[in-house]
Amino acid sequence: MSESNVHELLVRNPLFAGLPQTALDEVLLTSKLRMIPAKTVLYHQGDTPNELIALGKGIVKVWQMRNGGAIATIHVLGPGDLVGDIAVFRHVPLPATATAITDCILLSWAAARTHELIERYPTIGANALGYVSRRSEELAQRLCEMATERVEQRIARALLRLADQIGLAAPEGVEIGYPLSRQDIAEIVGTDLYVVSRVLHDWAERGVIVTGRLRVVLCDRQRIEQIATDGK
Amino acid sequence: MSESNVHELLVRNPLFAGLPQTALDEVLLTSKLRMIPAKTVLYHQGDTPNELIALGKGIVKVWQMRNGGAIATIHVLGPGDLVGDIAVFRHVPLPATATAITDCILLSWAAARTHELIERYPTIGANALGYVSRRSEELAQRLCEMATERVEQRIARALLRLADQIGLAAPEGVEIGYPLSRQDIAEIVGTDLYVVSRVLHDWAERGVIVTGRLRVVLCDRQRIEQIATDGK
DNA sequence: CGATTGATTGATTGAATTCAACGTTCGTGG
DNA sequence: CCACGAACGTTGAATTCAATCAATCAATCG
Repeated sequence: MSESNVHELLVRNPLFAGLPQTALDEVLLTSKLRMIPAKTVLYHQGDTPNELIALGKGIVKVWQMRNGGAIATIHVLGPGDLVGDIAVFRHVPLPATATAITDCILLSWAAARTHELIERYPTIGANALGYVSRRSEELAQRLCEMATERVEQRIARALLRLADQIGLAAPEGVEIGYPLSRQDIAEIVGTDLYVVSRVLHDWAERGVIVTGRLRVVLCDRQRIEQIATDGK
Repeated sequence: MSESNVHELLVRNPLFAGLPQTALDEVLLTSKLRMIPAKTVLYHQGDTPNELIALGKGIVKVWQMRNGGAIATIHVLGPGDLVGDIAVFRHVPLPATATAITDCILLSWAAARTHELIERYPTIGANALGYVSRRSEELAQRLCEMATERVEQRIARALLRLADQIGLAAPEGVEIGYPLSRQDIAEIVGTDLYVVSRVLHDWAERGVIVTGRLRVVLCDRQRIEQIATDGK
């Protein structure tokens, strides 16, 4: 990957918005670039956070293995997102495991370097605050949904979020841009693959979505939004 | 309230840790102090955030009224916590409503002033980043619990969190330090008051807690922790 | 072409919600 | 000071939604 492309990734990252060129250069100099194949584990739950990672390309899943063996997916991250940010900012062990879903391009900075950069360039700190705040609000929103809504409704919301975040234009509508199984969806909304299978099958019959192996395409977005908000 | 007591509230707030005296003085000068009675609404969901509030004393509940009329409690905040922080930092409308549960003492800064302070004193920005990160991690944790655990388990976790945060020493054990109904607990863990009633009654019979009208005292913390983690 | 992974579908079970009724505590105003 | 209403709490029964179990089918990949 060429120097200019790396630079491209950098300026696109919300963390570095509004930075002067000199600062960007310094940020770039202290960064580490790497590419990893799908299924690579970026870090494990409990690890000490030694770097802040900015996702340049690809999809990363952040998840927890729970006591009874169940898995809960906390985040599905795409290009521009930060990985391990909370733990780096808090100086505490990583609360979850991060796995690459697709091949990824990562930019990273050592934890100590991250704090130095924030100190030297308050703009980065302000951007980080905005970014963490945005994710925090999303978590609060999902918590409320989990507390008050039925499974079908939560599946609708999950698919809408994924579509907005990493959706691709497809002939039939908007396609989720990575291989997504029933199990994956179940781990996002807090249910099991059987319920997801039944719901998707039902929607497919009614023409709301098109679905195949590891694939979901939203056709009738209106309808899905209605299910997400009304639950009907 | 005397000048020195206000100063006391300020230095205790995690947002202003590590600030030099001159900075603290400026922060103090631009702050507004007010006391509000229980049941006061600090702001409504959808309002424009015009101030950052630091809770000096009292309990504030942050909640959302959901579509079907159900209520979801997002946060129960105590002394030292920030209220409306996310919306101020993000420059977006307040995503939830904040209500004083007890009489409260508040310190606040106009939103614009808040941003100025962060800009002038990067330490405040760093503290804010740490604070928001901590809350974000707690939300992620609760999301996972909501996705994978049973109601009884979630009630146990909720009570443990409340005890740690605003618990008071009582003869029988640790008492939740504000009037807490079955309905309140239900809105925190995402269930209804009937289930909560049955669970608490069961625990009381087994001597794990003592409970009365608007009152919960944790007696056997070990046991509750076991229920929280094992679910058994 | 077998083996593996993902998806479907029916049957069963169980947890939690909902509905209904009643008991208790507390505050307030007659 | 008592009576009453309002808010809180309990409890049983019925119902529903979702989790679990089991079996089969389909697609993908070495």
